[in-house]
Amino acid sequence: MATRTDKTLTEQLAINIADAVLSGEFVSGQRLDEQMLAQRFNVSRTPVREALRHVASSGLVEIRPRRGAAVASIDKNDLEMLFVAMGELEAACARLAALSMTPIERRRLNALHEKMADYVTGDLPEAFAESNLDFHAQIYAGAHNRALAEMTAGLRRRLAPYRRAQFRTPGRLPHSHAEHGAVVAAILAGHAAEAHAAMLHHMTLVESAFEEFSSASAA
Amino acid sequence: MATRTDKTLTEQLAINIADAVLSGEFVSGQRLDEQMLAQRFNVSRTPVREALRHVASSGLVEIRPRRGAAVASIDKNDLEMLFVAMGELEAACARLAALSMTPIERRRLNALHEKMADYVTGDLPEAFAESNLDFHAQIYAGAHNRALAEMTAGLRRRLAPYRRAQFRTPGRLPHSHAEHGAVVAAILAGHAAEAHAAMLHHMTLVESAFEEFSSASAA
DNA sequence: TATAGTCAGATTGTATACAAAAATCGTAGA
DNA sequence: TCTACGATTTTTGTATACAATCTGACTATA
Repeated sequence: MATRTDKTLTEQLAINIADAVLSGEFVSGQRLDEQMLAQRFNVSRTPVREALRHVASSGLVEIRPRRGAAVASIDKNDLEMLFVAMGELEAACARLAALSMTPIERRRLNALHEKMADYVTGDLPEAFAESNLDFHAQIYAGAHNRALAEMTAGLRRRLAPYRRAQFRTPGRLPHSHAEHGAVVAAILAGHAAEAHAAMLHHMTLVESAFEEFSSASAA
Repeated sequence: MATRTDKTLTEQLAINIADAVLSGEFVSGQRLDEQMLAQRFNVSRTPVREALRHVASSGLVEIRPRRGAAVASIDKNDLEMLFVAMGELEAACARLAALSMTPIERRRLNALHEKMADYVTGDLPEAFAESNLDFHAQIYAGAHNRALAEMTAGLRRRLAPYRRAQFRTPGRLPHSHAEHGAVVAAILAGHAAEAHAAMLHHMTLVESAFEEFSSASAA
């Protein structure tokens, strides 16, 4: 979804609504009244409706005909399903990246990976988390497949709220970095199957790390 | 996309427009004037706009702000990209199917595969093509991951027009069936990595079969 | 008391009207 | 003849009005 400079209210609204959902301001299951949203953003119902449908296409909200929109209520099964799907997509990106990355892209990925080693030794989870986004984004881009990259990035954005505390788990930082190392090594060597397996392994561990954590937050 | 019985004009329109694009009635690059569509379907512009945005979310049409909608023009690079992405998604589904299919699902898949053998010996490409849809659909379902299954099925639908003549290529039928056999064997045995590799192999061959064919149809 | 039916209020779906931007066409000038 | 500018026309974006459906409460009846 090439988010260019759209000045249209619909696009702005879609972003605002998605943000409100992702930030937790609109909680899971909450009904999204069109009039309420229109009033809140000082626009008419028309762009609100279009924005809601746009956000719905990413799965963040659900629209039932003649019954209105609501923030998609994700139960534990759905969440696990999405994590699994994301693991597969990330692994596919890593596989393609191993096949398609240019030498420059490979070098940049390796450089980022080495920089992140410092964040591990310095125990800087925030910096690591930020660079982690870059790390995965570089792999999406390196797959040289816009369709796949967009799907993967979209899923990651959608799951972001459930991963906030990911690197807070004690000892997770060095583990993550080691798993990244395996992915990087396979990609640099151009070993597609290994890159796939390594990324899948990494994402599976991320998922289980989440699950240990998720007894706190209900859906 | 749970297509329930929506009587809303928007939903009907979205289906009609998508069909018109997929059937080739609306050709690649053609502008889709809102008024024109509204007149054609005897509705107002409002449901047309919503339907267009819905169809756009599947990639069939492109909407540029303040410049209207047009049938997505897919060049050769885009098409190859989509085929690659679909291969990866199919492979992911096969991988998960190997891990998650129930005994009943495995038996049904095997039964279908054996039935398709008859279509090969009988040289019935139409019957094979029809069952081929089932074959892949069963694998999507067997992955037990709705998110992934929907993405894959969506991509397949979108690429369907470019695969029409797939099984017309002489000698393609037995090849396809043999590749299917490798996939089925891996899934039945629960060998995830093999299922992944076999499906990837299959889809890559499908893609190249298409490429041999595609010198005729321009984008 | 529980249940079914009906009616009022609220909310979504669709149509139309108006505003703003873009595309088109013609004309003037070099 | 070609280019550049400007007005007209067309098309999209947004607001509002109206129609259809759903929700929920109240009442009547078993």
